[in-house]
Amino acid sequence: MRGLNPRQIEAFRAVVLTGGVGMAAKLINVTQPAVSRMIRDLQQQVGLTLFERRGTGLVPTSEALSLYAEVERAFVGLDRISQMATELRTRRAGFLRIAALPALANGFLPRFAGRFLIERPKLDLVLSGLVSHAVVAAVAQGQCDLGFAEGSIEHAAVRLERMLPAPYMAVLPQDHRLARKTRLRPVDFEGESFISLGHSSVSRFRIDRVFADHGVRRVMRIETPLSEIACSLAGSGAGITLCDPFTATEYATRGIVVRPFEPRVDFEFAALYAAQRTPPPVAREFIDNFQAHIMTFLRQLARRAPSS
Amino acid sequence: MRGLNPRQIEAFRAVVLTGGVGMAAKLINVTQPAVSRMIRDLQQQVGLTLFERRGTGLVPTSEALSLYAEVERAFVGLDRISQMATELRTRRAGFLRIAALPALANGFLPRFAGRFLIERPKLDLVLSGLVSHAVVAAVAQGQCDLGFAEGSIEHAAVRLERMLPAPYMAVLPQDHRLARKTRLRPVDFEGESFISLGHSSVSRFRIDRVFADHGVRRVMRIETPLSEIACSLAGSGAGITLCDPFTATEYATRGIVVRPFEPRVDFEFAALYAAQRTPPPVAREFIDNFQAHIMTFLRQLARRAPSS
DNA sequence: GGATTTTATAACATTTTGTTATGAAGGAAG
DNA sequence: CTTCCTTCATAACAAAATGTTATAAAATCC
Repeated sequence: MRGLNPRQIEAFRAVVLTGGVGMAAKLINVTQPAVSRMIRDLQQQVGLTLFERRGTGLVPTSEALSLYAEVERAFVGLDRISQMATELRTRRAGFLRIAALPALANGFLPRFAGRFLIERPKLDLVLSGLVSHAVVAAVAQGQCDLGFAEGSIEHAAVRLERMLPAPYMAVLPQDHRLARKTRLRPVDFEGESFISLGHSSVSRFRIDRVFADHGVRRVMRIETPLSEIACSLAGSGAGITLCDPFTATEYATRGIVVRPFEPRVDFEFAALYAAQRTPPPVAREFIDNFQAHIMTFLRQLARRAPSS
Repeated sequence: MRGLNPRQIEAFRAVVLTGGVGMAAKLINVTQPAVSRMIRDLQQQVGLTLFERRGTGLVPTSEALSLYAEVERAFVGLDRISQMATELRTRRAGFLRIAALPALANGFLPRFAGRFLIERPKLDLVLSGLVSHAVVAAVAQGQCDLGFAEGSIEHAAVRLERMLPAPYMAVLPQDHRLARKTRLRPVDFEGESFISLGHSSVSRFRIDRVFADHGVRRVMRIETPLSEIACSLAGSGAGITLCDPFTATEYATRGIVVRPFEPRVDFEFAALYAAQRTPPPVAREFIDNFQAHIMTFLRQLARRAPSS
C-alpha cells in the first residue's frame, strides 16, 4: 500500500454521505466489515480521526468534512477511467459531451441534439443538465467538451461564445384573465401573484427593475431557481411569471398560456469550451448549427400568433 | 476482477511515461513481469490495444494516449486529497468556528487569530462575538468548535479550560486628576463617578467587594454590560472604571489612561469546547498558542510603564 | 550467426480485499 | 433495571490481486 487508494476514498465518501458504515457498504456494494476496515485503515494512513462513535452511528469530525470537500472536488474514480476506456472502444468517429443549464437542457436542446445526431449516425453524445456555474466548472475541468450557461461568467480556463439572446415571455395559467390579451406589459402584472426566479440570476435583477421602473407592485411570494418549476407553478394556477422562451414553449401544452412581453428583457447565454484545448470539430459544428436553429426558432416565435 | 484496479492504472501510466516495461517497473518499484502482466490484463479488460511493440520497446496507441489524459486527472486528484489530509494532520487546514466574549472579540483575539491564520493559508475561520452565556450555548449546541467566555460557567455538554487570569486595570479619562498616579488603589476612587459592569458579572461582585472592604464610596450612576462601552464612556470623561486589560489596551489610544490597580482583581475566563466531541487538533493548537500569547502580553503589561 | 536487450509467459508466493460469524457498545422499551 | 434491537468493530477464513524468480520469445546490433 503506497499512496491513498481509490477504494478507501470511495468508502470514506460513502460513510460521510450516508452517516453509517452499514449504509455505506450497501452504497458501494460490499459488506459492512469491509467498509469498517477500510475506514480504520484510511484513518491510520492519513493519521487523522475522521469519525466518532455517536450513539450507534458514526459522525464525521471537522477534519473529515474538510477532507470530504476536497474529495468532492478532486476525486476521479476508477469507474470514470473505465468509462473512458469503454467510450474509446465504442467510439470510432466522434464523441461529444455537453453540459447545459436546465432552461435549455429540458427539451429544446435535447430535441435539437436528437436531430443533429440523426444526420451523424456514428456520433456519440452525453448531454447533462447542470446549473450555470456547474457547467462552467465542468468545462474548465475537462469533464465535458462543450457547455451552455446563462450570462457572461468569466473563467480563465474557459472560452465564451455568446449565443443569440432570446426574449423573456409572460407565462400564465390557461384560465387566467390576462390570457385574452395578445401581448402583456408591466402594468398588467399589478397585484398579480408573481413567481420569481432565484436571487442569483442576472435576469431576475433585470426583470425586477422593469417592474420597478413602471411603478408596478406584484405579490412576491413565490420564488424558484428553476424556470421549469416556475412554469409548472404557473400551470397550476399559483401565479404568473416571466420565462425564457425555450422553457415556456416546452410547457405550452401543459396548462399554460405564453404571451410576448414588452419591453423586451433578454435571456442571455453562451457556449463554453476549454480555453487550452481545441474543441472537437464536431463541437464547432454543434455550436454553429444550434445558433442557426435558435435564429429560426426566434423568427417563428416573433411571427407566431398567441400560443394557446 | 471487477472494475479497473489501481495498480493496473499505475503500471499503465508508468509505461506511457517511460516508454518501456522495464523502466516502468523501476518507476513503481516492482519487477518487470509484474508490469508486463498488468498491462496485458488491462488491455484485456478494457478491450483496447494500448501499446504496440516497436523495436524492443512499447509505443502507446492513440487510445492509450486518450486514456492516459483521464488517468492523469485521477492521479492529480488523489495527490490533492493526500495533500489535504497532510495539511489537516499538521493542523494547517480545515475550518474553525470560534465564539468569544466581547472583551476578547473586539481586537485582541481577532488580531491574534489573524496572525494564526497567516501561517495556515488553508484554514478557514468564523469568529463571532457573543456575551458569555451565549458563547456557552453556542458551544453546547455545536454551533462553534471553540468558545471563550468569562468566569466558570458550568454546563454538562461543555468542557472548560481555564486561561491565564488577567488583572483588572483602572481606566481614566486622559485629563483626570488621578492620571498623575502610576498605580491606583481603592481609596483613590472615593467620590468618583464609577462606570460599573453589568450585574451578572462575577467580576462585578468581586470589584464591589474590594471597594466595600476598603470602605470606599463611589458615585454609582453608570452601568454597562460591555467593557468597550465602559472604556468609551471613560474616554468621554463620564467617569472612571476598572476594566480587563485586553479591552483597556485596545482603547489606550482613544482618550483614556490605563493604570495598574491594587489589590489585584482578576478577569477570569476560559476556553470552552463540546464535552462529547474531540475538538479539531487545530482548536487545541489555537488554545495553546493563544495561552502563550496571553502570557507574553501579561508579561509586557507588568513590565510596562504607565500607558499614556 | 552470436550477443545483447527487451518483453512475454509460467509457476509459485505474498499481500490485499472480500466474506461470514461473532463480540461490543449504545439506545429504546417494558 | 433488564431485555431487545441496531450498529460498528474484530477475527478468521477465502478469494482476488500483485509480487517474485526462472525461462522463452522477439528484435537489434556487431
